[in-house]
Amino acid sequence: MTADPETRLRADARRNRDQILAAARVIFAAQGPEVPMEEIARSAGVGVGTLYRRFPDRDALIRAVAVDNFDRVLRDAKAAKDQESSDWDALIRLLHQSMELQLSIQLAMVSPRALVILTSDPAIKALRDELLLVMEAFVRGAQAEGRLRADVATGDVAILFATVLRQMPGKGEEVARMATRRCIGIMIDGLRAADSNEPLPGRVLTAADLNP
Amino acid sequence: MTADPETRLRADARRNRDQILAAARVIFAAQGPEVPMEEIARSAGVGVGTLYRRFPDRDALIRAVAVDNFDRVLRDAKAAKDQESSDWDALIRLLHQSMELQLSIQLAMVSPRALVILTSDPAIKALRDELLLVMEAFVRGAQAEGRLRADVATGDVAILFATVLRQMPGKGEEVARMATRRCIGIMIDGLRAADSNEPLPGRVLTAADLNP
Amino acid sequence: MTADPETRLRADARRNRDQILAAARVIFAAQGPEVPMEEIARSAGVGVGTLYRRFPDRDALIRAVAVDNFDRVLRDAKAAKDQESSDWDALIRLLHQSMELQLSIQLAMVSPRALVILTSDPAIKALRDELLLVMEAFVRGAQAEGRLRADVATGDVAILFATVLRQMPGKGEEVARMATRRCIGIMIDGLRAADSNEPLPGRVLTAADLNP
Amino acid sequence: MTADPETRLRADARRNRDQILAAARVIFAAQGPEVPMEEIARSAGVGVGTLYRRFPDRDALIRAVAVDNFDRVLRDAKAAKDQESSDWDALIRLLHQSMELQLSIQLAMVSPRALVILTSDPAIKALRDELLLVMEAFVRGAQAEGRLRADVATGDVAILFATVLRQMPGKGEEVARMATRRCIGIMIDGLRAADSNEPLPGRVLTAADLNP
DNA sequence: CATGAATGAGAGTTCATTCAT
DNA sequence: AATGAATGAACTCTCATTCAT
Repeated sequence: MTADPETRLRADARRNRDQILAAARVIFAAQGPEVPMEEIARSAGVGVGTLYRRFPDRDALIRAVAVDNFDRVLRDAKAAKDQESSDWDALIRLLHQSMELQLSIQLAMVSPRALVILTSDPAIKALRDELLLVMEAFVRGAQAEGRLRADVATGDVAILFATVLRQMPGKGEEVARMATRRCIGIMIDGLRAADSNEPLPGRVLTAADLNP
Repeated sequence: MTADPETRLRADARRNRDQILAAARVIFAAQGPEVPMEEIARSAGVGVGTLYRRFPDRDALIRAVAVDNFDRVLRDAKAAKDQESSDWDALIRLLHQSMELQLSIQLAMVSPRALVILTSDPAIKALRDELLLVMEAFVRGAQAEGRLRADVATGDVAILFATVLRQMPGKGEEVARMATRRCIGIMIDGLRAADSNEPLPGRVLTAADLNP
Repeated sequence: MTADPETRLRADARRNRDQILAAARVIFAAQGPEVPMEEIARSAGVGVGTLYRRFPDRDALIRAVAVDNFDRVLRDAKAAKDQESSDWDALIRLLHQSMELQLSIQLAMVSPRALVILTSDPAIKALRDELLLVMEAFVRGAQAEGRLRADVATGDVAILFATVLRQMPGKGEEVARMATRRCIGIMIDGLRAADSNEPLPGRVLTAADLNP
Repeated sequence: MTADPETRLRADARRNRDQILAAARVIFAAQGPEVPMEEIARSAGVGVGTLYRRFPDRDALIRAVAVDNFDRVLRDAKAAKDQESSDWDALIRLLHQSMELQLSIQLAMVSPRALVILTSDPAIKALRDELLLVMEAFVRGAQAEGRLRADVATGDVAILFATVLRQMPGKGEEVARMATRRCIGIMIDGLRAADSNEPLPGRVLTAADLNP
């Protein structure tokens, strides 16, 4: 009754795998996905060989980090749905709360290379689609509640989301954190249904527009 | 009484320099600042030797591209100031109009490496400070006009600006372009002084907060 | 009064040893002696650890395969001696019959590395010397019978033997097999005492010339 | 009016290319085609980078050595045809004379890897086919002359040729050289039309049988 | 001056061998 | 005793930079 292959790993192997993933998450977030494999290994406290035994090449590692991240975000999204009383509130909570979870995947997406890797992986595509479905529900619901402006769709929100969550490199830790929170705040005010809003240019962007 | 060094270049050398810069701008925008020097040279139609004669190393090239870009943005900012009737309008125009000019420098900034290079160059720092001064005037003026929300400062606006102008990699050309315009639209509505706005978290970010 | 170490092995250990040897023989024959140890282990159905417990390093494994092979050839040579009515016939039979037995050792000898290993191992040297002695008897006898040309000695025959038994890589299985048999046939006709033979160049090569 | 790309190389580049090829020929012959690239470069008196600039990877180098070798053999074959008075003599001369030229290509062919590389290269295939054509003429002619046994065809001769020219690794330089010459001598006697010959087993092997 | 060849340090990856489970 | 995980040295290949032509 053993499920996914990860379960079959010996205890120590499992631990190493997790350490590598954690190290990669942090390092990718800080320096992008092109850092020397050796550095990731060292920071995970293992030899390169071990890293390569777990992840046959850099692409595999990037994919694994991405999957891990999508999992987390998805968990958050479901929690938001369950615990918030309105779709608008769930959307906002997701934006605010996922900030840190998203951090590394956002950075991973900054590299053209990573982009190619991720978009060509069916497992990741599936996770992404699942997330988009959840968001779509939030968007529709929040619009029905009259709180989200009507001239946007899931694609718009997702892009805004992705854009803002992309951390500014450099700057002190504290300023960076605050800047992100404030940007999100401004953006939320921009998303709010309000008489003062100008009509947006072009056409509504849907989830389908996010596919390459 | 020799003018700046660029002026002293022979016509063909000058042409080479410009071609290299143009090629680098395009390639940096498309693939980030880590592309092989040889590729840049080839795309500029010169040999690597020539590239290195003009720019002693990669950092020098990145700096030159950045300077070139800041120049353009600054020119735009001044035009906006001269031609628009209010500071709010100038700010909005700058946001919309600089979109394309900013494109390459934004991408250059995506690389942690480029960041370090740029922030440590006094010439670029000077250009950046000059730009911030202009923006500061816009921000103050627009708040005085009652059009820009009062709980933001130049730092907030600059960061938002930088965040949104960072292009989404992948996606079709058309969607990318539209997405950016719509994000800017939403952001502008978020920046607008309005009763519906929630107070922003943390403290106001000033131009000073942008220094590392 | 313990017999040789192999006898002391537990039944399962013994089985493992044999499987490894068999697998190595096949793989060395097919791909040369540089294949990853892991691949040999896998093909033998054991873990690498087990392989290394039995054979401390690659050289030991190569040596063991070689010993195993010399044993077989020697057995064949003795059978030929016992069962054939003349030395010439015994020699020919050995050439024809050993073809397949020799196959893997010949391939093993293709690698300069294997060569060094084998020639420096006293046990293998002993087996080889024993084989050369048997061949020497065949050669002398066949010459006394007037069937083997007189201007060759054991060294010549052994080298010819080794040369021809070295399988052509590539080619279909069937062609390869036939090519070897036909080459052997031509060689045998060349070895035959005949008036049409040209005198061979240089000097006769003896068994002693085979030592490095 | 510049012909092949090699002609376009700058004088120094050309010299380096030749040195690399010469070094590779010697080293491949002595140690097989798996030696570290660095060793080849060192032995050619250049840096690895230079080696890689000329030959993008090991396969390309192996191919180049093979082409170079086929060229030489082909030249020899044509000279033999022009200068010898009979096809039988031309064949024998080719066997004897090409001994050294063939040396490295034969060794290159010993590695399964090299085999794959070479057989998949159309340029090399063309050279090989050309050589086979020349040999076919020799074989037919020598049979018409009544000097070459009638029960062989080009495939048989080529394989014999290739087999014997494959140098024995190890052994002293002098013994190796002599052994090869004597093996060739024996083989030639085996090829000679003679009443004492036994009929060969199987069927005649033609040039077509040499294709994989 | 422009060019592109040469160099060599460094990154990615593999694999022999050791060792914890 | 068997297994397969971990290690790190060795090797391949790339590319920034220098230098001969």
